[in-house]
Amino acid sequence: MFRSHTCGELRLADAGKTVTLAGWVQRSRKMGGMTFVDLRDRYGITQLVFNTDVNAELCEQANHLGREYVVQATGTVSERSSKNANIPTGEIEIIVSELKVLNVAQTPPFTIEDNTDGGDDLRMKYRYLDLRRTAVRKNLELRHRMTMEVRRYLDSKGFLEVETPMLIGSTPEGARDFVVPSRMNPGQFYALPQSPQTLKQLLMVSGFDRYFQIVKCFRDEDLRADRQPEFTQIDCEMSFVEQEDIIQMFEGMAKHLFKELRGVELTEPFLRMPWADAMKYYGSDKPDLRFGMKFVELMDVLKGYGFSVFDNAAYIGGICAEGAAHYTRKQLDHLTEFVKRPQIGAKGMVYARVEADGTVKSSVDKFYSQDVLQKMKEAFGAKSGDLILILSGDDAMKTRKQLCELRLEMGNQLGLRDKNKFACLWVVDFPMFEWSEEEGRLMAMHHPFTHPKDEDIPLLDTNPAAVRADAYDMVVNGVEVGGGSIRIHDSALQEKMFEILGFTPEKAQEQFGFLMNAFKFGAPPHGGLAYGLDRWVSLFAGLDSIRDCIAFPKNNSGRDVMLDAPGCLDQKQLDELHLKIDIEEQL
RNA sequence: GGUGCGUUAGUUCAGUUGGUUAGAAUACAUGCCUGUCACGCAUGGGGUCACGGGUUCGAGUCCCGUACGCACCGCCA
Repeated sequence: MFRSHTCGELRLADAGKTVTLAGWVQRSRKMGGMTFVDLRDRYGITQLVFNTDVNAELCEQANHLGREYVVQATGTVSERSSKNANIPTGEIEIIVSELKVLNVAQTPPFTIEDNTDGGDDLRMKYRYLDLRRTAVRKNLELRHRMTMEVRRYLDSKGFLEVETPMLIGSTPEGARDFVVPSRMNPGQFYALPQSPQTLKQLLMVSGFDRYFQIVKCFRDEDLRADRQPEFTQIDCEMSFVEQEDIIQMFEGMAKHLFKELRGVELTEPFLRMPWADAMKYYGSDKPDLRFGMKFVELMDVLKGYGFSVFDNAAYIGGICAEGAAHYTRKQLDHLTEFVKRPQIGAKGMVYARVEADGTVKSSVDKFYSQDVLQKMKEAFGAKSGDLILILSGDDAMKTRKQLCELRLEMGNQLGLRDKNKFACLWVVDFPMFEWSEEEGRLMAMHHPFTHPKDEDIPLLDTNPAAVRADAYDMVVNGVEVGGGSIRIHDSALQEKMFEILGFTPEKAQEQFGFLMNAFKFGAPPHGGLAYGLDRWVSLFAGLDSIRDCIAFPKNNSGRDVMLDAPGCLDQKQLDELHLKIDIEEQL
């Protein structure tokens, strides 16, 4: 027997017991005749005590334990003479009678502590050491609890977990695929799924009317703090449902997760916001509704008074930051610089303070009378002490996106984006298509299997850009945590969709023939949703990056710095796969 | 593909106007210390200032390029 207890479970009530613990040496403190060793495992820390008066040889042995040595200690649980209220085992210690070093350890390159001295890069290179730290371990524990709760909820609703293949065919529409060469089919490639989308639809054709899978998805696109090339989806699909059924089911799941994992009871139905409103009032399809500052359009109020910037603008809009009139000239200049950064691209910013007496003092006073400024104040519903910030531009959508950045920045500066506060909503009625400059054609905004809104189907022939879809995203605190749609289950409509997307009938048949054929054999109406597991965990754990809840994540360049992957293949492997490398140098 | 910031001791960082032997904290090693728990005290070892080029009498410091890291834009059906 290696151990009788873990390092986190002994309490004062256990005093007098003889126990054996095993774990890693967190730290040791030599006090002359006494030595204290903090022994750590994933359950906690227990203090071991050695005393020269009791056993000089053992104490000498303890003095030579290095950090992260793996040791086994047997001894008696004893009440401490000076207790440590900071740890659960702080009332007891182990008076050690036997000590065995199970393995020695090199000094780790960074300290294995909550506030480690290690930088991100180093921690990723030695991720197996980083994972010993409580902070990172807790994130993986939360992740585990979340998948358990997801399975519990969906199982209780009759969902069946079905695995779908990782080696499938490439579909150039959408994100770039990771591809895998096939040795047995020379010159041919599998692709890793961007999502099990078509496979779960086929499962609906098969009659598995409630399916789910907690599944890895792969997208060969550039990374971000919230985007990894492989990530995990909670992928779900249902048959014989309308949009409302799916929203109810998965809003229920979201509430279940909030309750079980955060102790947050959400009783009200989540807000629903049409995509067009989200764009108009927040400049984003994933607005952060933890705070207000809804956009107000001012074209009618501020045009025609000789201020050429506004007179010539197609769009003038602003936000009202409650109680921010104390902003100094310097702070406002910083905000102006912020919106003028190339990544945001505004030309300038107009501001106005509502003074204590109710008058409005703006940066464009010479163009506007107090009467007009009061009308503007009313448009915002602003009151004394508020600060109004206004952007304008030729392109309404572009200006709204700039205003969105400004709004989020103000939310940050005013401390309105509290990580312990949650604002959930459904964004609904997404457009079916968006125009791609790069491709010179319409692209599916969600994906090509999305069902258009019934009332918009006639527009497919006349004005496809105006067609809305039965597609919905769940947004929490400005993060898209999931999304889905009602799918097309009619092969003729699916063919039409591919036609609008610029597929020739032959190409559509070649790439998605299996799906359209399946639809001819009795496909039920169906739809579904996928939640991003990594993002949910990050949201609940208050993390800045999904990397922190992934055991072995990739870095910004898509590399695993611990495994040093990806790497080159040797010539034998390349030959076997009939691959030739077409670059000058290989390192 | 692009923008910004960064790269100095094992680690996290400081390093002034370009000027003598590149510092701190921490970690590590050794010694002292019998109730510590971020123990304390003392001593010590530890540097290709990312790499390549340039400017200069002289470069950690200024310039150019490259590599790597982080954040972001594009991209992510």
